[in-house]
Amino acid sequence: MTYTTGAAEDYLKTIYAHTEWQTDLITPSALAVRLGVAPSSVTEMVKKLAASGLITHVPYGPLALTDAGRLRATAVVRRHRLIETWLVGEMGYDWDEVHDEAEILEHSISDRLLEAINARLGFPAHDPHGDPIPAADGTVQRPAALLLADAEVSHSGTVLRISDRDPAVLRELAADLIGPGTQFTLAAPFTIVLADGQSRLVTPAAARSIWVTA
Amino acid sequence: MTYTTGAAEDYLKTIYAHTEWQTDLITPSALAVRLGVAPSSVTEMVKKLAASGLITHVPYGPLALTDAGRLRATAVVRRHRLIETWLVGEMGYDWDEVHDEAEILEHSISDRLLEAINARLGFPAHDPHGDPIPAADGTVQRPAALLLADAEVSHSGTVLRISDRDPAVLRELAADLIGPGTQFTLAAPFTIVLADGQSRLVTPAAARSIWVTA
DNA sequence: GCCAAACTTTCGGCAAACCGAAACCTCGCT
DNA sequence: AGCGAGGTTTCGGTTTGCCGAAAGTTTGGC
Ligand SMILES: [Fe+2]
Ligand SMILES: [Fe+2]
Ligand SMILES: [Fe+2]
Ligand SMILES: [Fe+2]
Repeated sequence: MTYTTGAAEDYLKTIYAHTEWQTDLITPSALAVRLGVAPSSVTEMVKKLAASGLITHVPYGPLALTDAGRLRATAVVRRHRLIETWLVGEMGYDWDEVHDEAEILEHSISDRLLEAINARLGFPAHDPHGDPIPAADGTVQRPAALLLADAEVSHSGTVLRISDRDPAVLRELAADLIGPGTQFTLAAPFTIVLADGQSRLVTPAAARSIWVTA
Repeated sequence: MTYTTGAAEDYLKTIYAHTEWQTDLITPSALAVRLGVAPSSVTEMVKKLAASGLITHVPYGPLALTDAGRLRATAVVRRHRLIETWLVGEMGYDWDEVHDEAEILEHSISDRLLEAINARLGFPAHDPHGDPIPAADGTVQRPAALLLADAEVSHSGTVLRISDRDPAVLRELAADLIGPGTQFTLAAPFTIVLADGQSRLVTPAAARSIWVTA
């Protein structure tokens, strides 16, 4: 019924994350890859999550969160992002260093401590990578976004978020002073011009990590 | 070899805690009671801890930490007490509210985050209950102490620590403005006179939670 | 010195997560 | 329609940590 182990939270969070910036549903094998787990482990957990009413699943089909599952998932994402924001804002971490610590703490911090952190930070709307922090009721403020790699040449916009999956990309972009809020024009593939006229070459990996206004 | 699950940490910590303010060794059954676990579970974990060289144990005998075990235990205690100090010092918790949260976080915080917290707090030597915070090398500064319940009438001294086992006792003492550092004279059993001349009646439960200078 | 109470260990079992190998579907392509 | 590749599930097995019941050990009191 109230099935909320750390493992289950990770499955829910990952299912949620997959649909946050794209629309297709995640498959069991993709989930296995993302979680670094064998496909058979996914099958097993999927059965438990479905039995608890947190996801829907037809055999051999993809996975989808129920309303209850989405609420549970956004709660975990909320914890994760508030913790990341706190680590950068108060504890002297750089934005490429926070993900792993948050990955662990998100499962052990109490609601009370989380809200104390939230209040100290002034109720931030975004984490250091530009990801929206879900509200306690599960609501998420998410602007229309486009992967930089998919943007057309001459596209102008603002950087909305940068995936924190690859710390090397984050360090590279920090060195180039590119982050959420950076305004740019795509001059040529992988070449952006910033507001101050400086141009920057972004690596393909970075272009696949940067989401910009549509 | 490097056996460090959260469960094992709790066993080590509890074995350590038992000898921190008294000298006798803990028995398996006492450990079971403290951990809220069946005696057979203790036997099992004890075998693993002994096999890992963290405790010594002769069958049917009491338990003792090895040097390696004590180092592991003090590391956990250090985490626990720094977290408690942080929750009170920065996050708006009262001293009767921190123990349970610390009990969980002590197993998931990284060394790096712990040291960041430590630095923010100014490297405190004691937690909110007056318990000494072990150094990173396992060293503990521990003054000679005496349970208030065991002190003789007319004994004068300073409150050193108050066990955080019973939150009700902590709230009661906070209301009476008694805490680590409070100077007193034991006027009669369960009756102490404070430095300002006011006298206080402490409950038997409190007298068994308060440790004072010898 | 013996014996029963009290404590400790052994034993079989359970639940959560994980795995690999083997069986099983699906779907696209011919 | 048929077939096979690739994705999914089933199955048996592992580890960690827990349990209760039963068996074994220690020890204090008579
Ligand atoms: Fe993250
Ligand atoms: Fe993030
Ligand atoms: Fe505590
Ligand atoms: Fe404490």
